[in-house]
Amino acid sequence: MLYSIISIKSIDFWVFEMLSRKAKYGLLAMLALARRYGQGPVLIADLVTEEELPRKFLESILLELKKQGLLHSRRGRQGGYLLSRAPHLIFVGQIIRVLDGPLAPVSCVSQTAYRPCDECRDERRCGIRMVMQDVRDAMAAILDGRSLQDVVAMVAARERTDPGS
Amino acid sequence: MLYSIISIKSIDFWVFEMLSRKAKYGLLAMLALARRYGQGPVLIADLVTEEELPRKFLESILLELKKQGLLHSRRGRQGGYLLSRAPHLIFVGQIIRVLDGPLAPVSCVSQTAYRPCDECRDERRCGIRMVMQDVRDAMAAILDGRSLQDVVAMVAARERTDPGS
DNA sequence: TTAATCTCTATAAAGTCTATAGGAAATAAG
DNA sequence: CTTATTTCCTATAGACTTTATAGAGATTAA
Repeated sequence: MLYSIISIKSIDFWVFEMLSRKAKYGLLAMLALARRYGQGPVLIADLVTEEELPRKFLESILLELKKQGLLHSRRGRQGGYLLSRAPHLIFVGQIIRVLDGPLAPVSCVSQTAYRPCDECRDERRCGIRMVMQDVRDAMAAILDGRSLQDVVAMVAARERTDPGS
Repeated sequence: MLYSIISIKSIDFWVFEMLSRKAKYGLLAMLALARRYGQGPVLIADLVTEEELPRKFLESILLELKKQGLLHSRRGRQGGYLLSRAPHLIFVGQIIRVLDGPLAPVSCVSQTAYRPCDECRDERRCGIRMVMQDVRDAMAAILDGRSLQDVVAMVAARERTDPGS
């Protein structure tokens, strides 16, 4: 859970972000790699320039994605990063799970990292859990149903229907 | 974003919680008040005992819910808290928004607290945003579609179909 | 007047997020 | 086999959030 107070014209309000910067940067990089899939390794330096991301932070993010099997890499000259498989086989949900953890709003409804809540005394009769189970399932359906290829295609379609600035 | 490392049998893994303890405590208290709706004010002390919540923390939570119009209170003897309207008119999403902020996974898709992302250069062509818009809508549909009465009824139904310990 | 309650302000420990620094290891080219 | 390139690894740090607790103030009913 990440909060920040933004002050505009002396009005303070909360801004909530479920998705961390880490996950956003990771997704931006993965999408850039998806657009270049089949064209050989891409340098971190190029990703940093194109997507305007903090270099050192991105390095650690890509490393994590590599360790979890979503990326391959090569060191030295002609090195760089590439997707470990075709863009239609990598899903947004997989990337977010690697970088931000399980998709579940509470651990007791997680498929990938189940753990009972501390507060809960009778899980089967917990109303909060019943609602959050539905939320998790809905989120997972969307995030595990959108591949990098899908997202790239969505952006391309938008560009066609809404060109100009 | 709230993480904790849990160690069980020497295996460390991440546990992700989208819903803060604050929101959980608040929901538990609101559900308890929903079950007692129409029976006069309920003491903080009783909520603390029944739901096993930290008293001082709960005090500040209830105060916040009151200031946002979801609760009424009375001080002094015969005092306590009550729902400001009937349980079928208070929704889980309203409670979470008060305690944890907007439901949106990223601020640029929030209905109640829209703000462009720092990272985003062209919002209309942001693939992440397109996916997260769907996530927000799905979450909001669920959380704004479940009233306290609904949740209480779900738990009661579960109790009937699955009695015993 | 007193006891019971909610209300308010301040504070603090622990933990997370967002990076950055500096160098080690691997690879390709010449 | 040397050099330039590039990823990989470890350590560290500031800012911020979360989760509370303490202590006293304000209000109400009996």
